[in-house]
Amino acid sequence: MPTPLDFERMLRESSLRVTSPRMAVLSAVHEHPHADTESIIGAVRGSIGAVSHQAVYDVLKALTNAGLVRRIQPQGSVARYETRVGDNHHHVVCRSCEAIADVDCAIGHAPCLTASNDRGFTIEEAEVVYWGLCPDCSGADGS
Amino acid sequence: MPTPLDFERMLRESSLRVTSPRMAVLSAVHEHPHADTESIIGAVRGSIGAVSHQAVYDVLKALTNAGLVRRIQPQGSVARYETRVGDNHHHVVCRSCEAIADVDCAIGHAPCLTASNDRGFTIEEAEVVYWGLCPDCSGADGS
DNA sequence: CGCTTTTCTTGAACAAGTCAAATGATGTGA
DNA sequence: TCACATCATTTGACTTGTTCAAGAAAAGCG
Repeated sequence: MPTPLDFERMLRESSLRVTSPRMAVLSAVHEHPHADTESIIGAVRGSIGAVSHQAVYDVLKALTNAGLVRRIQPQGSVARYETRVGDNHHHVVCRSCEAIADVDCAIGHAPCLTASNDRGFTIEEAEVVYWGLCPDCSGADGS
Repeated sequence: MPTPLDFERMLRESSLRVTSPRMAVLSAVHEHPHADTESIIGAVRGSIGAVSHQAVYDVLKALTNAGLVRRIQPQGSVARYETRVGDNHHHVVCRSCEAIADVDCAIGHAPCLTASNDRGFTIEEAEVVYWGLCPDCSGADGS
């Protein structure tokens, strides 16, 4: 678990000013991987008090641009954020309860897959989303 | 290119009533693969006159549930629809102009990929989105 | 042809996210 | 240490894509 000093260093290294909303957002995304914006707003407000939703949106955008967090958004879901960046991992999403878990990429670097026919496109990255049922829903529903 | 009779048969086989908005939507999605809802509404209005946007949303939902069309929605894009269903193909999206092209799946049936560690999830399908630059943007931008 | 059910229209409502202007805090250089 | 320029945050309205609800219209069936 990174310390506040780690967060501060991460911000400074990205030429971002160190403010309490940013520290709180960074911390919240670390603690709640794959959380949606509303949850993050809630967590941030719980830790440092009143913050406008706009500030959180803005901070998340700034952190995303800086590469400190990654934005993911499976179909039918609102935007979610995670701090695992740099490694090329993927996600498995539960069709029943919307739970999201990380799945490591076998290759490790992007693009981890090569298209059979790239139609002339220059492919930079392959994003993989596995759809299925999480252990809980699988047991309750798939019986 | 399917004929109106084909569309009619497809609707009947799915126990859907045959109406002009449905025929027009099905035809529009066939003619404009990966079109967003607004484009589809425009195409439908061009072919059969005034239709409420609500009807198109409703028809698209009905067709999606029936499995006649597939809804795709890459990050940062609005909902798009295509009629290639049944085969397990993927998409390549241009980061610059949002163009979408089909990419055939090497395996052909879902799930075409196996996760390295499924975290206990029951995986039914792997959805792959390739991100890159289309030939046009690649030439104009990548010089 | 008439009835039942599904579908379309109309109009409003909703949620997520964005824009813009003014206020406030941060870091920097003297 | 202080002042200043710059960047961040607040506030509040707004846009966009999509959905809800109720009544009118059409499709299919006997």
